[in-house]
Amino acid sequence: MAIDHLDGRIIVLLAREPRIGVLEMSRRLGVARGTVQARLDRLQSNGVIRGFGPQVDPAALGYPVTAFATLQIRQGQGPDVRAHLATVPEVLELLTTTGSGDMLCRLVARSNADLQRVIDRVVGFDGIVRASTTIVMENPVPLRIIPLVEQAAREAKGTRPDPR
Amino acid sequence: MAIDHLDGRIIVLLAREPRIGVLEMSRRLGVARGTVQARLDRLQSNGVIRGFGPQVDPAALGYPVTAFATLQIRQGQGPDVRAHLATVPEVLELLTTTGSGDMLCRLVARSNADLQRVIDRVVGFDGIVRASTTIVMENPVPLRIIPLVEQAAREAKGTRPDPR
DNA sequence: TATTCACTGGGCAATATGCCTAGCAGTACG
DNA sequence: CGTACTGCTAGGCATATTGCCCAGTGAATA
Repeated sequence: MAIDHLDGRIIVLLAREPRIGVLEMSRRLGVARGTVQARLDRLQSNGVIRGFGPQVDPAALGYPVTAFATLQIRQGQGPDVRAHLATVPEVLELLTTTGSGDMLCRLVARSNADLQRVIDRVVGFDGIVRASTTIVMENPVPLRIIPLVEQAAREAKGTRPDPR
Repeated sequence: MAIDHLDGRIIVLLAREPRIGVLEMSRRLGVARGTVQARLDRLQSNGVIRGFGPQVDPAALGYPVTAFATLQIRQGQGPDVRAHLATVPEVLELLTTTGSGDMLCRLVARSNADLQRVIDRVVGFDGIVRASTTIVMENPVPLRIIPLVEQAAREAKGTRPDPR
């Protein structure tokens, strides 16, 4: 659950050079290959590292418009709405939230005009009472994890702060 | 920019079994190794595939609470606010948006109580006028890309729909 | 028709992997 | 105090994969 400093360095190294092998990692980190191997196995079975899936850019795929939709759901329709939204490819993520909305939905579309089509498809479902949409203009901080990993590793107890 | 059917199959295969090698992929897809290699290179230089960074679960790192903060920024303070937020490890993502808020900010924290600390740090900056926060409860559809890739590949012109 | 392009199928040396052993230090526990 | 136990190091070894090369083929294009 908690990661130590070496774990942190492994994750950061992996984030910076994803195609690196275990052997090369062990060289860079100055530890034995078996150690890196064991750490990686542990991090994965821990669930800290969920996987190494390719990070696909929707914009490069022809979907340059990103938006967030806040949905209000009719009582008890939650599960149905989830199932509905899961069938829409343009729905990249769905979260249930506190506050005035009930769900937050990350969307992409081919254009602003196409976004209308996507939203129509999203809200064209009985359980959805109301939807309000916000278009994303810029992404000054793209989804990142390294700073958090570094902080988590720094806070690890009993680990020297990167001797090399 | 546009991907064809084989590209789609490569991405999907890679998403399902990230540790798979090029050779094994070529076997599964029934094409020559060099073809897969060339497609992968092209997808990466295209920017369709940004990378293969490890997908780290913040919850497993000790940050099980996710929240979204909508920020209102004082005129002209945008760049400063961005720089400020970039220094906060708990800020996983920052987007500028249309609508009543100016920025949307994805946060994680160690607990609901800890979220207060994070928010204080986030809004403890001069350019931020107001912040409203929504806590994420569930994540029925985790960030995904496969359905979109499949749709993009399906819409590709002149490609047979997966003969095998 | 000639050219270009993507793909095939193969060959090669260099490298990495998975799996193993053995030794060693630190730590927890009886 | 002695005894596991754990995590790390260091190395060996067979197998698999990689990166890089080539020549040939078919289809689209100039």
